[in-house]
Amino acid sequence: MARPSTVSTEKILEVALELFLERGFDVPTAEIARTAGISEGSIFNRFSTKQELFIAAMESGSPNWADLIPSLDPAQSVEEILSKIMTVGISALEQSMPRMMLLWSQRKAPSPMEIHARTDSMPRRVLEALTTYFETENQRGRLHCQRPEIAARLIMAAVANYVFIRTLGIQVREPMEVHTYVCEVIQTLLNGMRSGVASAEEQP
Amino acid sequence: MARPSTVSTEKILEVALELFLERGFDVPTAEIARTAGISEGSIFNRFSTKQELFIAAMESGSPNWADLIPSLDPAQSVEEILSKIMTVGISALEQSMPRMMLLWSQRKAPSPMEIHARTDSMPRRVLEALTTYFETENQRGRLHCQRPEIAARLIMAAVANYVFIRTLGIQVREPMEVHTYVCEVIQTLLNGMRSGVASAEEQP
Amino acid sequence: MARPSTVSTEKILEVALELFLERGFDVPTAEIARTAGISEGSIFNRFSTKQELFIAAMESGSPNWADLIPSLDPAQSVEEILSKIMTVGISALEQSMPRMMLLWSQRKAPSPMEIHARTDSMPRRVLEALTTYFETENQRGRLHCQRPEIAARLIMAAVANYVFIRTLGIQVREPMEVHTYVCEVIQTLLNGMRSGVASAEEQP
Amino acid sequence: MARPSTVSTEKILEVALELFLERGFDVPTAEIARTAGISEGSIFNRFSTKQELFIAAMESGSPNWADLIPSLDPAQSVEEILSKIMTVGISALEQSMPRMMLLWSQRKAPSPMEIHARTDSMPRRVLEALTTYFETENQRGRLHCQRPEIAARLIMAAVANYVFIRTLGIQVREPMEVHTYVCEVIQTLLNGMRSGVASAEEQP
DNA sequence: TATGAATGAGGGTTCATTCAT
DNA sequence: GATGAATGAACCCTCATTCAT
Repeated sequence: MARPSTVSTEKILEVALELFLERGFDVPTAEIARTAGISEGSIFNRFSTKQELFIAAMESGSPNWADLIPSLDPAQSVEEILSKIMTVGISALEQSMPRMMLLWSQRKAPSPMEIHARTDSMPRRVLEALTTYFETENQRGRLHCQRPEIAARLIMAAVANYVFIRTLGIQVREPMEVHTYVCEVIQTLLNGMRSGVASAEEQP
Repeated sequence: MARPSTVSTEKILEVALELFLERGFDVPTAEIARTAGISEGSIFNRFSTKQELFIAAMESGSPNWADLIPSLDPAQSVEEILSKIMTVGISALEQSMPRMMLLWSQRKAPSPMEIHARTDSMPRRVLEALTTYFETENQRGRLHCQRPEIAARLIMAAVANYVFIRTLGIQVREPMEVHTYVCEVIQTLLNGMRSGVASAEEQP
Repeated sequence: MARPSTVSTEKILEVALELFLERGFDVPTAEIARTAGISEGSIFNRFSTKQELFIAAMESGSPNWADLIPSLDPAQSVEEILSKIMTVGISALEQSMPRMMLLWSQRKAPSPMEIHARTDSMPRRVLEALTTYFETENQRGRLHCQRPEIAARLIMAAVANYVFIRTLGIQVREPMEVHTYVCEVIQTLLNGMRSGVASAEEQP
Repeated sequence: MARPSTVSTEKILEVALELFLERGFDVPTAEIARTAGISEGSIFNRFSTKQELFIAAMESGSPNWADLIPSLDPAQSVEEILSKIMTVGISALEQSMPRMMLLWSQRKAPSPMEIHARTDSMPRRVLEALTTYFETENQRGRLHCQRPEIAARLIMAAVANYVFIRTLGIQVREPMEVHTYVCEVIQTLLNGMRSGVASAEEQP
């Protein structure tokens, strides 16, 4: 009966993820081991390669955006539902976007295509869920989207761009709170740019 | 009076940019030198550090998206103008997004904040130009955007997301041509999701 | 539990010391490693820097001059005692003077002041011991030194100068044996230049 | 008629000497050139090698201790003459000792033996002059040195050791002023350690 | 299975020296 | 003669990976 690992693999991944996100791929394995409280050798007993550890860390514990969407209460207004979707999406992407960018920048790693091409990749599942949602709203008559997948992509784009801007640290005109951004985007998407209709909550 | 330079700095940057984009920061300086046709020492005569070379390469010859916007013919329809803006934006971002991501992933480099915080950074100038454009359309009465900067961000988001998806190699439902994507996005943004109005070209 | 060290740190220091003394600081670490029979990397596992190795080597196994002095048999004549002190001092300094000079010439190393300022540095301890010795002889009435520390410095100076001349390879009138030099110096110091008293062994 | 050098060779040596003394042999030739206000190439037009420049710099403008000795007024007291000799010696050595040590530590340079073996080397000429001086005093009956060259070496030793201690930054019991040191040493040397005679100036 | 010393390939960087102008 | 760009040989150091205990 072998002595159990002193440190769980999850703990290692957690530590590795944090260090990789903070300092990039170039963190020495020695430091990861030291921080996790195990020896360098033990890392290579569980991951045969640093690359393997890196990828496992990048994929570990990714928050789930896609699963939220079908679970929302259809009784809520479109605005409420979309607002929920975007807010959760922003916080989910805030964690996974740095990972995607790191993975991509590591060309030695298996091409990101291979990773994201998997049918269960997060962005794909999100797009599926969003498209389905808009189709449903079309059927319910609450929306009349010409092309549901374009609507889905616009929502995703708005979410991703917000995070992208923040991740890269790009300065825009004025910093905008998540809530404000979300509301304004929804109004614009729902009413279009031609309408000039005031925001829903501002309407009498 | 001294021996003339045999290889221009531009040539070096060009070679470096290509190699960095292809293989990431880890390309040996020796290989960059060899490819450029000079000795490794000569590289360090011009760039005191590999980081310096890297950043210079990332910033070299960035295509200019922002300058296009004010130069467009205002006689064209809103659809035509936005289509032009997005199309050019997509091709410009296709070049600069990998650079941004590489820069970001190199934490040793001066924080990307410092780079993008500069008031003349590309994303910032684009947002300025787009916002101004929507303000103008509002004044001309061709659009009624609640908040011009939100419209601007949505356009930028749609462009960036298209490139982002492609750069990362994420598979969506079905690949979509640039032209199709642009047209559909514009229709949706102009008319809103509530309208269900047919695309312009589909209208009788 | 881990793989045991194959080469002791002492062995490394010994090899490094020899090479440094022979060829100066510029011996490649690769050569030191090869000579010691280990890989270059192993050197840097024990000394984080070449400087660190250098200093450790310079300080390793320094022969102890100071400790000899209090241990001498007080029954011996002053001449015998001083002769012993100087002879041992010369052989001790012959080893440490090159090290001091090398250390000094390496300005990157922690300033020699920091090293020699330590209260336990060899020259300092020697001066202490010598001064105490002369004070004792004063009390016993065998000597009447005006200022014991001046006597101490003169002994030290005579020793150091002999070694200095030899280390630098300076040619003097005629080479002089250690024994002769020591005896003559002692006679001169004891009797002074005014006396003209013949050397002890020449006295009837 | 060739264009005259814009910077004299003396100026180059002066600059090089200062930099070498401050930072050791490892100062880049590029920096020496820059500091001297000429191009790097010009240095190699005058000195075919860095070693050559180094040696030339180390030997340039050495102050002359030896020539002082025969020129002293014989009417002065022995104490006055010796005091003068030592004081000048200390200030002369303070400049040349660092150079000797640097030269020695550069093993690539022609062995210091070759340099100091030359019959006109400074230490040798000083020893000659001092020995001659003591012989003269013996003949005049003012001193009765057993062996004049031992007396000479003791004076030289006392001077060298004072500078040595200071150059290396060694901390002794208490810092001692040059004047005090010189006077005390002379008294001890003249009267010997057995005498206990008070210093000359303290005698009634 | 955990450990950590050993390894060795490789990379960035420096710098004396050369040489075309 | 003066210049300074080019050169290329080294060198220090890092770090993933191996392996004896």
